[in-house]
Amino acid sequence: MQSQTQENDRFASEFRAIITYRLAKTTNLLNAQAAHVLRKNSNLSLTEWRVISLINAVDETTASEIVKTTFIDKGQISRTVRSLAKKGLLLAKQRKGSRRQVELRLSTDGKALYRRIVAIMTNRQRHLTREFTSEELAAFHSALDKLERASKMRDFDE
Amino acid sequence: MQSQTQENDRFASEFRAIITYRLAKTTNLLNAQAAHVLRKNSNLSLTEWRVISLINAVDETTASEIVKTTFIDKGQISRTVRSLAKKGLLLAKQRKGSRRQVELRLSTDGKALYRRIVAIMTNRQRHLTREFTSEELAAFHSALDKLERASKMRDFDE
DNA sequence: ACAATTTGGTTGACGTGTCAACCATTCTTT
DNA sequence: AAAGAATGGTTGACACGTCAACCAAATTGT
Repeated sequence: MQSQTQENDRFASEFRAIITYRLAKTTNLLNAQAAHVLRKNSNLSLTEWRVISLINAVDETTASEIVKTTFIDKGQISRTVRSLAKKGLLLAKQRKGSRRQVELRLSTDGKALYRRIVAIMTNRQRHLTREFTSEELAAFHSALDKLERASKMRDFDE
Repeated sequence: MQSQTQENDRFASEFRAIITYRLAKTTNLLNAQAAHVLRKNSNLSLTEWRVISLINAVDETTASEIVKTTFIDKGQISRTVRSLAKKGLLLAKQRKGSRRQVELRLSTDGKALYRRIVAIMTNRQRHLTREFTSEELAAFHSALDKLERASKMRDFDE
């Protein structure tokens, strides 16, 4: 137990420097933490939770709008929406004036669940950023912006 | 086309602030980029590539050592090692004095592939960090350190 | 008004990630 | 020396992510 916390020095120096490794690893750790918290407090997967909070934020939206903001695969969104609907957490109904777009809203249960979980997740968010000054946080976001922009390039073999 | 680059403002303000969303999204974009580059230039998956460069870095290692440094699942490492061996890119042989541990090394082909791909990946790395000053880079790494440490906590429901 | 294109969403196939069970071997304890 | 625990690695089942094909509806171009 606790072997997770100690790094292996033979590798560490080589790979700490490579930004994408570091990022991937940190993200994995954070996602695992979030998944664990969700499993313990609900029956939601991480994607389901993200979709729920996304819907909550704008009150009403569509699948394609979620796809555009999160970059989660549209197939995955489609299935997630269905599973949330089956769990009774969201309501999907035809947008009036359209026979394609489907308006997504949280149900009463969905809202209640959201409120319960968001309290926990806000604690977590606070814990995660506890050691950050606001300048550090801003710098971190700006670094992510730069990386996102740089992630659009596809060819490095010239 | 190009719809990827424009964010949806309805959501953006809400979610840019949540550090784990941002991180997950950036990581996904970067992983997709890496996978694309690898597909174009080799027949390696991202995990295979990571294992190859890990082995290259230390010359000789074992599966469990890789697990400890990367936090990739040990089952996945086991399968990745086998697939790399089948492709003739690495050599696995019993470590002498042990009937369990298996020494992993790159084969001649593996080393050649590594050299070819690492050149491309180094270009990429350079491109990704082009807009970073060395202070920004250091700050970014330190932020990831903080987040990793904070990711160990499991309970926020008190 | 029609064809061509785009958009919103679903589905199936398939690859990768994750979890837990498991076996054999090695180390620790007594 | 034996029992118990820890380690190294494999496997199977299953959840999740990703890609591409597809359909129907809506929009655009002529």
